[in-house]
Amino acid sequence: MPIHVVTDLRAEVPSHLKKVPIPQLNRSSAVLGTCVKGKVIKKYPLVSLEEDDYVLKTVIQEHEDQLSLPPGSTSINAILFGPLAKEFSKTVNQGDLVVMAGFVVGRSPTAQKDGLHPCNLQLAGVDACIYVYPSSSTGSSTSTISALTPVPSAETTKPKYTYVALKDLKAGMIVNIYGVVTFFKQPFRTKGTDYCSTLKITDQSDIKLGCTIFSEKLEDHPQIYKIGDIVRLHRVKAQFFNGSINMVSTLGFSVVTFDGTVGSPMVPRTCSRSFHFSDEDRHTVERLRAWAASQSALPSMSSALLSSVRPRMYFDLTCQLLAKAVMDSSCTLLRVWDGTRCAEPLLNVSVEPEALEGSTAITGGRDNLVANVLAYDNHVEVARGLKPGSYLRIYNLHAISQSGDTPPGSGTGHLSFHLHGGTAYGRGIRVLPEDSPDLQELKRTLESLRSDPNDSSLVEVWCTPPESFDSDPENIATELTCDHTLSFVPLACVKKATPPEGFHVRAQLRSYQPERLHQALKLHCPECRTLQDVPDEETVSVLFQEALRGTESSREAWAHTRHLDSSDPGRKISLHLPSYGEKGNDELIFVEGATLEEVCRLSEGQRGMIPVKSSDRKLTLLDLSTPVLIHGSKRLYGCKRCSQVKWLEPEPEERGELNDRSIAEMLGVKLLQYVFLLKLELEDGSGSLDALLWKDAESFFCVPASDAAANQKMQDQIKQTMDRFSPPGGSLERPWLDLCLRSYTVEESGQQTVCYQIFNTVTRGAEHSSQL
DNA sequence: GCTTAGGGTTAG
Repeated sequence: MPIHVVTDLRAEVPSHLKKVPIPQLNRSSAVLGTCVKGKVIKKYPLVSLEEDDYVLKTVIQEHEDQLSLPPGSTSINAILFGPLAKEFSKTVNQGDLVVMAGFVVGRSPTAQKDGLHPCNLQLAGVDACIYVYPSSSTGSSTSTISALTPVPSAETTKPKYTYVALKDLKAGMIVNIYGVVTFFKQPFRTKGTDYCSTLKITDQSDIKLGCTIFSEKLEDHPQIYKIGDIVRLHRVKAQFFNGSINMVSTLGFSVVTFDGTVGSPMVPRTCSRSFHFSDEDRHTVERLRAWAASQSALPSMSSALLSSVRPRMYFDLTCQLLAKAVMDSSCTLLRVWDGTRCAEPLLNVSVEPEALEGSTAITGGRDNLVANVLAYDNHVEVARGLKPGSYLRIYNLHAISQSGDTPPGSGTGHLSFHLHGGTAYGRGIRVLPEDSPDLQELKRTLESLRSDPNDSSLVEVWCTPPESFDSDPENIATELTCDHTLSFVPLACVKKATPPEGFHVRAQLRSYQPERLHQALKLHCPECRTLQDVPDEETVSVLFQEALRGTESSREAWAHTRHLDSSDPGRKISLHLPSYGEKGNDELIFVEGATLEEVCRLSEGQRGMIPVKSSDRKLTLLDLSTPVLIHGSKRLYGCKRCSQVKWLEPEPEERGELNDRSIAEMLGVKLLQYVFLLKLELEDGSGSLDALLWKDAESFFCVPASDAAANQKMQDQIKQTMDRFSPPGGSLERPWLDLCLRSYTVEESGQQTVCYQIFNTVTRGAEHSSQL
C-alpha cells in the first residue's frame, strides 16, 4: 500500500503500467497493469474507522493533456482504505499530481449528486499504489519522502488463497469466493444426513449466485445475521442447475462471515480456531462493504421493532428471550421482548407455570412489551434448545391478529406471532452473540426501560441479567445444599423484603473484605459470642519476651522439671513434664522461660506446649493474648472474658484422653474457635448488597477455619477460590454464584440494621482441591 | 456412505 513521492516522472512510475484516461474508465475496465493520472482537486479529511483503520475520499481530475474530452466525467472520486488513506492524508496536498494503480473500479453512489464520473476508484490492499508529484516547489515536500514505505515485493505479498470473482466462475471449478449476502436461510435439517444452508450472494460484478452448504455440524455453517453480511467461502464447487451456476460446498469447505457495514469492526464469525486472514482479505471485505453500501439493488432488510409491527406483517424481530414453554410436539412458545411497546394490544398465551422455563415473573402481553411467539414444526427443535436470557433474531415472523372477542378486521384483536413451519423467506431463528453490533440498539432500549422509575413492576424481569437465566449448572461456581424450594430472586427484591427472610439469589462477586484473606480468620467465643482478630505474631512474641522477666522458676509436685539452655546466656528454659500416669508424660509439656520462637521449635516434635510463667511460686498461664497451647503449627487461644485460669494443678483423675477440650478444662480456659468472617459485595444487575460469609463459611470453602489457621495450603485454597470469583485485575469474566441468603436485623446502639448472611452454599470443586 | 436442496409465506 505504498505511496511514492516522485520528483522525476520518467524515472519512478513503472513502465509496464498502461495509463487509461479517466473519462474512458468504466466498470469493466481492466485494472491489472493500468493506471490513471490526475490532479488532486479535492482532498477530504481522513476518517478513522477504528484503531489503525481509515478511509479517505479524494477527487482527481484527468491530467491536462486529456481535457479535450467532455467535462463532467474527467473528475473521479477515489476512495482510499487503510494505511494508504492515512499515508495519503499525510503526504498529498490538493493540487498534487498523482498516478493511481491497483484500484478497483466501482459504481459511484454519489454520481447524481456531485456530477462527477459515474464510477469511482477504490484503493485498498497491497495492490493499491499511488505515485505523487508534488505541485509546489519540490523543496517543500522532500521531507516526506524518507517516511515512505517501500514497495512490497511480489513474493511476500502473494496471498495464500486466491479468490475468484463471481463472474469468472465456470461449472466444475472448486474455488474460494467472496460475496455479499442477498438472501439466506438459517441451517435446516435435510432429508439426508446434513443440515443445509441456502444463500444467495453477489459481488462487484453484480451476479447473483446461489450457494448450498451441507454439513452435519451446525457450527460449520455460515453465521449470517442479516442481508448485507459478507461471506468468504472456501472450497465450493460451481455446478450448473436450471441454466445458471450454483455453488455447493465440497470436502474441506469452510466459511467466515463478516458484518457488511462500512466501518464496523472486522470480527470474523467462524468456528475454526485458526483461519487465514491477511491484509488482502481485510481489504477485500472493505471493498465489498464500500461497494455494497453504494448498491441500491440489494434487498432491503425486513427487520422491525415491536412498536412498528402491524397485523399481518411478516418481519424479522431482534429480541431477548424471556421464557419458553413447550406447547405440544409441533409448537413451542417463546416469550420475547425488544424493549419497545407494540401499538396493538399483545396476546397473552396462557401456560401452566410448571411448563414455563425462564422468567416466570411476567405473564406476557404486559404493558404491550412482551410478545408471545409460537414456533411451529421444524423450528421446534431450535426453539427448544434456546436459553432464556439469550438474544435472538427471528426471521419472517408473522403478526397475527387474534380477534376472538372483537369483529375480524376491526384492528383491535390481540397480536400473536407465528413462526410458521418451513424455511420459505428464510424463516428461522438465530441466536445472536452478546457482543453483536446488531444488539446495541436493543440493549440500549432495554436499559432505558430498566431505568424508568415509573415502572418498578418489571423489576423481576429487567433486573435479571441474561447470564443469570443460564440454567447450565456447569457455569455456576457455587452450589446450594439446602432443600428449600425457593426460586431465585434478584438482589433488588431481597433488599425490598422485610427481614427475617430466606432467599436464593444468583449473583456475581464485585468485591470482598478483608482483601488480605488471613485477616478473614477470626477468633470467636461461643460463650460470650465476641469476635476478635487472631493476635499477630509480633504481639505474641512481645508478650513472651515480657514473661521472660518473671520470677524464679517454680517447682511443682505434679511435674518433673528439666532445664534447657536457651539462646541467651544465663537464661534457662524450664520444661515441666507432668509426672502422673504410668511412664510419665511428654505429650504435654508446660514450658517456662522460652521465647515464642523457642516454644515453636520445641513443639515441632508434635508435642503440645503450654507456655507458663511462675507467679507466687506457682505456675500459671501467660497473658491470654498468647496461645494457651502451641502444638506444631496449631495454636489455641482462650477467651479473656470467659476463662477462669486456675493455678496449674492438673489432677490425675481429671485426665482422660488428651484433647483440646480436656486441656482447656484442665487449664480453666474457655477456648476460642477459629472462624472465617468475610463481607462479600454481591451484584446481579438489579443492584448490589453486602452479605456476610461467616457461620457457613467453612462449608462454603470446604476448609475448616482451624486448619486454615495452621496450614498455608488451606489459606492458599481460599485465596484461589476468591480469585476465581473475583479475578484480580478484572480481566476475566466473573462467574455467577448461586447463594442461599438469609436476612436479619441487628440492633446496634438503638439502630436497627438489616444484615444478610450466606448459608447452605458450597463452592464447586472445592471439595476436590481440599484433598491436597 | 457419497444424499440432502436447488429461496419465494401458514393456514396452527
